[in-house]
Order: sequence, then structure tokens, then C-alpha cells
Amino acid sequence: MQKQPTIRDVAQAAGVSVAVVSRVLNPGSGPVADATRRRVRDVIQALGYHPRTAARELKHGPPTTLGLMLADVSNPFFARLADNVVREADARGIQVLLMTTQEDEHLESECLETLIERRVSGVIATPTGDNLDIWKKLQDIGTDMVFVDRSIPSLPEVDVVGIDNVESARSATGLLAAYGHKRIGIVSGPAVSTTGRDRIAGYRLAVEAAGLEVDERLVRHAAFRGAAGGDAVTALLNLEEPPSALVVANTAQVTAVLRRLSHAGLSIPDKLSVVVFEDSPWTELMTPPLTIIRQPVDLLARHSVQLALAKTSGKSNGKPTTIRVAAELVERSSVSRL
Amino acid sequence: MQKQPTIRDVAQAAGVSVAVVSRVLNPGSGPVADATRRRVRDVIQALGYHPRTAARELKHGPPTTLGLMLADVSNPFFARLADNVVREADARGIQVLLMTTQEDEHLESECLETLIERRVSGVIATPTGDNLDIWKKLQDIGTDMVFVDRSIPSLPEVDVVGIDNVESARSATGLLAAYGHKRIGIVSGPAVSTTGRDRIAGYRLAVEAAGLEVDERLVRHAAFRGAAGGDAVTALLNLEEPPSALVVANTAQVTAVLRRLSHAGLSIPDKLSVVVFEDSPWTELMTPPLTIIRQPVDLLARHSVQLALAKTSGKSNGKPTTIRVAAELVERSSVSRL
DNA sequence: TTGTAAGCGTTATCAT
DNA sequence: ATGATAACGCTTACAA
Repeated sequence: MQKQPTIRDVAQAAGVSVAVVSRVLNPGSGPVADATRRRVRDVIQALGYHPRTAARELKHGPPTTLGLMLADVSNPFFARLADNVVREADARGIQVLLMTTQEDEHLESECLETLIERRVSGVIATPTGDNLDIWKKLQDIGTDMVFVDRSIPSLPEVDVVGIDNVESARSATGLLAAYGHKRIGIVSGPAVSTTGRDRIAGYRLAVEAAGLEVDERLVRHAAFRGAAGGDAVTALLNLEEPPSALVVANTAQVTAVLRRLSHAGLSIPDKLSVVVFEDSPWTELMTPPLTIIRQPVDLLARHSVQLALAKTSGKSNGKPTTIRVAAELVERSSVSRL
Repeated sequence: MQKQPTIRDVAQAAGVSVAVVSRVLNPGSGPVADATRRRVRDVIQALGYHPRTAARELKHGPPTTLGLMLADVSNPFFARLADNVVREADARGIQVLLMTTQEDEHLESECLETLIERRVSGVIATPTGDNLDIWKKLQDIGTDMVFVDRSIPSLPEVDVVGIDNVESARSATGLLAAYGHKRIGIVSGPAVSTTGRDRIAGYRLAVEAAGLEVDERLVRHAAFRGAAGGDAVTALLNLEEPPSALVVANTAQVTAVLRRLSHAGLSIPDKLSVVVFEDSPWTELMTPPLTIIRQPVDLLARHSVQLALAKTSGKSNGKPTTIRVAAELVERSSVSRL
């Protein structure tokens, strides 16, 4: 464990001033004679010098860090999102600070404080929906914010990236209706989440478009964490007139729902047709292979990073942007004709 | 977008010196009158002041950041690891910089440079096995390093956390042998990875212990990324005397392997018995439910964070530690009696 | 082309 | 109990 050389050490060893070293470090920031540049480079190499990020940031906070605040990285959807965000960011030379809220507003508020103290250039987040004041504060200090997957309607000045949840749920439900199902249930995210609400909205649209009536008993919300998804399914199955088809629109709860179905001995698609919002490679391996709504995670990530960096890099009209990318309905074998 | 108040603004508004403000910010760093403390606190609140991390780090680089360098976060195993590491770190008030190498040494070297420039207090990583010199450099500047899941034997001064791969593969293979299987195949990670090698070693042990001979044609290595896992299985199935049982010991490739099996119309466990290294909740939902080796990701994460922070916090004997946690063989229904 | 010196926002060491 | 002030390592006018 040795003391690290500073820019001064380099300057001294190279027989130049720190300004010159700084200039070779940041090309374009000023003229340096070729010979000098070479000499300095060699010394840097020899000494194993690395400029210290903290000092650079302090001087003129360069946008080199992005905060990524997700609900839960163990959820494959968010995991893939994180993977793609990190790659996109890395390609632009910027680093990602990963935080998870576990859907807890208190944890979220702590993360937000940290983000403020770090003066990150941008934040990509799946907000819980709470902590409005802190979000505003973060915005005030000039942090570029992007909400991904969900949003907070009362924070309209934020960029949003996600799929068209209404349309996706509509097409999923529509598929079920087209296959002759009359009683279609849905398990979606919490009613407070925009995602959960939008998917229910799309569901209603499709049910009505099919000339059916929306039976509120068939509409269930499940919290993101815990066994809520399973309970919702159980409730659905215990109905006097249980559904013959089900839309599982809560990505976080898909496995919980399927586990309950399996334990109940429900065979898919004979007893129950199913279409789920999920990207996991495992869905294809199920018996039968599951019909799914696939979200283009790579696009979500790319747009998020782009937006998070757009304002900083000047290329932004200043107005908040909302990007909706199309989700794909992948038909496999978990839906039967009634 | 407004200018953020500094400690000086707070001092002025509160009618005290910056030193006093600093003291109320860092309790225990010096005496402050109760009345003064309250007044300063109020001003901080009113102004919405947040101390700037970059400045703090510059002064006396406090170990507030941990680097987490994983191969691939879209792999559920690493995703869950990341989730747990972030939680453990957060509980200790420290933040996580997430980076992915995609198993690429070049990308890894870039990540390492970044880590050096940031002067992170510690790094938790799944190393590619390359970039020895940079790893050493990182170590030289006093970064606490922990390798998780794999290791680099030629870097003995690094803490290592993982499961006992030899023993895990031994027990998985042993189970198959106990069920009467004579020809047992294995698909493991690349031969260069310690993980891949160890699992093969455990496999050999078990095969020999069962009084069988190791047929090298039944031993396959598959790269972490791409379709290598599937190809390995195909090769195995095309053997003159194909295996009746298979250990899939490459966590990153499990779905690829299963997909190939499924496409080949191989029914599990009738045609082929299978036990896989995998933690995904989906394994239980498969038909039949898969017998798996489950890695205690939470323990791996906890130990990793502890070790990464131990040296900094002084509580370390200085000697490199290796922690092996037990993996669990979860018997389900993908193994048949022969 | 190169050097000097003034910050950036904190913390820490002295005095007071 | 509080206040000046010197670092920390870097960038950047401005001078030379």
C-alpha cells in the first residue's frame, strides 16, 4: 500500500509545471509541444499516475456518474435493464451508481439524498411514487432525471421511458378474447403505480371492445414484493365463476403467480389460459411454453441513458420527453381456444 | 437549476464559521454548543444544504464507495448477487459502483482503470482471469479486493468468497451415480475459470468414487456467453454412447442447455436425468421441477461486503481470507432411477 | 509553448 | 466553544 503520485509529482519528474501535465491529460485544453507531451506521457506511465476523479469533480463537476435507482435487481427485468444501462453508459465513458429501493419509500429517500450529495449528472429510476419533495429538489439542482418503466404523474417535468402499457395489456387481453374467452382475469401491479393502472386500463379497453362486461372481481392488484401475486390468483380461482384465462401483468410477481397455479394443480392452458408480462428466457422452457409480452429492454436502456445525458450534453430542447417503445406479444402455447 | 449552497453559505447565514458547521455535520469531530448546533441545523434545513461528496473524498478519502465488477448482470445469479451486495453495502452507508465486463478482458481493464481513478475503498469482482498487472496495481494503492464466485490463483493476496465448487459438483454427480447412472456427462464453465475447473474436479471425484471410469468425451466446457452451452449438449447427445444423466455446472449457460435439450425432444428425466447449478425461481416451475444446486447468494454477498470493508475498518489480520459457503443440493424431479 | 496562482468545498489544526 | 487558515489534487485564466 503505497502513496499515489499526484499531478505535482509527475510535473516535477518531467521537469514541467502542473499546468502542462494537466494539458496532456485533457487533450484540447491547451497547446503542448510534442516532445513535452511524449516526455510527460512517459513519466505518467513510469510513475503509474492516475488522475483522481474526486479532485476533478470538485473543480468543475464533470458529468461522469449516473445514478441508477431500481426497485429490485433480483427481478430479471430490472436486472437486464441494469445490464444494458451499464453497457450504454460505459460506451460513453460514464459510470453507474446502482441503488435499490426494494419498493420502500424510506430507502428511496436515502438513495435520493446520496444522489444529491454526489451531484450525479443524471438519474435513471423506477420511482416508488413517494418522496415528491426530494425528487423536486434533485431536479432543482440540475440533475437530469429519467423515469423508466413507471412514472410519477405529479412530476411532469421528468423524462419518461417505457412501453405502452395500455396498449400492451390491451393486446394481451384482446388475444384472449379473440380465442373465445369470456371470463378473463388480470393480476396487475399495485393500483398506485402508473404501470399497474395503465395495464388495467388496457385490459378494460379490450374487454369492452370484445363486447364483454368488466367484472371488477376479476381485476386484482398485487404488491411488487411478497406473496401478493399468489394470493391474488387464489382469490380469482375461488370465485364462483372463475376466469378461464388470465393476464399476469405484474412482472415482479410472475413466478409467484405461476407457482400458485402449479400448486393448485391448474394445467395450462386446458384449465386456464395465461399470458404474462415477462422477459425471462425461462418462459420458453415451461410446459407449455408461455405466451408473453416482451419488453425491449435494450431499447429502454438506450433511450434512458440518452435522455439522462442529453441535457448535460446540451442537446435537448429542454422540454420533458416521453418515449414509449413497442412491446412485443410473443405467442406460444399457453393460450387455448375456448 | 440553481446553484447549490456551500458550507460557507450555511456558515454565513447562521452567523458562525465554517468550522462550526463542519462540526455539526460530523458529530464527534469537535465541541459545539447546543444552541449553536440547533441554529446551524435549522439553517441547513432551510437552505436545503447537502455536503458535497467529491469535496469530502478529496480531503480525506473516506471509504464510501465500493466497486462491483460482475461478468454479466443479466445472469440471474449475478443479478441476485448484485442485489444483495447493494443491500449489504447500503446498510453500512456505502455506495456501489456497478460495472460489467461481459467476460471481456479489455472491458475489464477499462473498469479497473476507472476504479483506480476513483480510489474506491474496495472492489468485489468476478475476474476474467486476465489483467494481472492492473489488479496488482489496484492492490498496491490499497484497494481491498474480494473475488467472488471465481478467483485468480496467481493473485493469492486477494480474499475469495464462493461455494465449494469441487464438493458441490461431487455431490451433484454423486446423486446421479447413486441413482444408478453409469454414463454421466457434465457441461461446465471454461477450463480457464477456477469455477469451471473445480466443478469438473468434483465430477471426476464422484465418478471415480462410484467405481466408474471417467470418459473424457463426457466432459465439456462451455464459454460463459453465447450458444456454447447448447453446442456442448448437442455434442454429448451425438455420442455413440450418449450419457443417461447430465450435470449442468455452468450457471451462465443453463437456459441455453435446457433449450437445446427441449428442442432435441429429450424428455427429462426419462431420456436424460439432469441436475443444474442454478438459483432461478423458474427451475421449480419447470416440468419436471429441476433438481438443482442452490448457491446461498445472500451469504456470498454478505461475506464479500464484509471482507471488502474489513481492511478499511481496521478489523483484519491482514492475511488474505478464503471463505467457502456450503451450496445446497435441492432434490426435485429431474433425476430418474436407472 | 509554458508557468503561476487562484479557486472548487471540505476537514482539520491551531489559535483565540 | 468558536474562528482563521492551510491543506486535499486538480483545472484554468492569465502571465511570461
